[in-house]
Amino acid sequence: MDDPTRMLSGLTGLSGLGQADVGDPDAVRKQALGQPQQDIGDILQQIMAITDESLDEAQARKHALNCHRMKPALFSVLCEIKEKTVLSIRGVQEEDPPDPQIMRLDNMLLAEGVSGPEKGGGSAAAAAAAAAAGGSPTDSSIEHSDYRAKLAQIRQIYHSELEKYEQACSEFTNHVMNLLREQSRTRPISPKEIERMVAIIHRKFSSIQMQLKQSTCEAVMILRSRFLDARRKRRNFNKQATEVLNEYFYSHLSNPYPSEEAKEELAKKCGITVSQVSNWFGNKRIRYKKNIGKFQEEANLYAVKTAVDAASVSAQASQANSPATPNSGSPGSFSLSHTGDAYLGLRSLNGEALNIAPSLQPQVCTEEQLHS
DNA sequence: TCTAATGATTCGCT
DNA sequence: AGCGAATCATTAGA
Repeated sequence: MDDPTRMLSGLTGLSGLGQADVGDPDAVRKQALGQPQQDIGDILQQIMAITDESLDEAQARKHALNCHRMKPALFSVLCEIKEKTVLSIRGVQEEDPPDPQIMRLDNMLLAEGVSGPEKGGGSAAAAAAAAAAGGSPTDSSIEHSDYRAKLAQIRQIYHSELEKYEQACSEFTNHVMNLLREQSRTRPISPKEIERMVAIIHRKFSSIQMQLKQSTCEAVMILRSRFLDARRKRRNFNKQATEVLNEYFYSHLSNPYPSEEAKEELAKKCGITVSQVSNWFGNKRIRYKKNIGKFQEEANLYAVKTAVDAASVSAQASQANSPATPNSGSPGSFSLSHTGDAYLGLRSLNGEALNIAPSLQPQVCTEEQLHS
């Protein structure tokens, strides 16, 4: 295979073939025996010598070769040999299945409304984002349009880049095809080989396409995360909500773990979600525990508030000649009395001990209690 | 602009 | 699943 002359040894005497046999390599071979060998040798010599000649000479030589009556026969035989040797090795995994990664990217771009028909693909995602973040309708509609605008921008860039890519790909492919067609006049290049080359080019180009799709997906992901990540659009709870939560927390300090029902009620009162209530209590517990001293003032403040509320309820109750009911707080307060809880050192804001009936005092628990 | 406060998320544990 | 703990990201105030 290293030596082209040896490879072609069976083709000697091609010049003796008639035009009718030209298309049939087997017929060529059958008739080859006994024909003068120097004809093919001459042709090969001429081919080899082309590179050493000047452009004009080569051009003339090329033309002469192209016009040679044996050219089509030689061409087809050489193509066949090439097909059986080089290309059969190269083209083993020719039939490549669709790249799974490209398929994944395609699916994602389609789902996000970047590729495919332009409709509410992105708006659905935006709505989901708004819903997940629990934003108000006004907020979500503003962010909704913002999201859509940004997605449309990504879509536009994607399509224009894709167009550029396709144009470049087809231009390059055409260029290579023309080149190979042109070269096929002087060296054995079959249409099949040109096809293969086109496939190779497309494979190479598809990696560029993948990059484009990947970066588009990343852009969409970043955009989505901006709208989905509630941390980015955090709003402090309003004063009344914080007050309600704090009242509950400090009046249940010995066990600041609201039941599911209590959470629902708090959520309703504060105009927030149950999970927000859970978050708030989670944060509050840990932050209180970490620095009880810092929260002491706040604890006392709410203790007073709670006690005053309880006292007024109690007074109303006794005025109505009925016993005070535990856990029947006024609107906006929870579980005002905690029978059996120990008094753990309630102080006023300026540090003085408050004179509040133990049954009405909310508990300020120690770190150990919070742990238990 | 810096910093403390705060709501949300994540992770490991029970 | 619920919790504590650590952390992130944003807000609000100095």
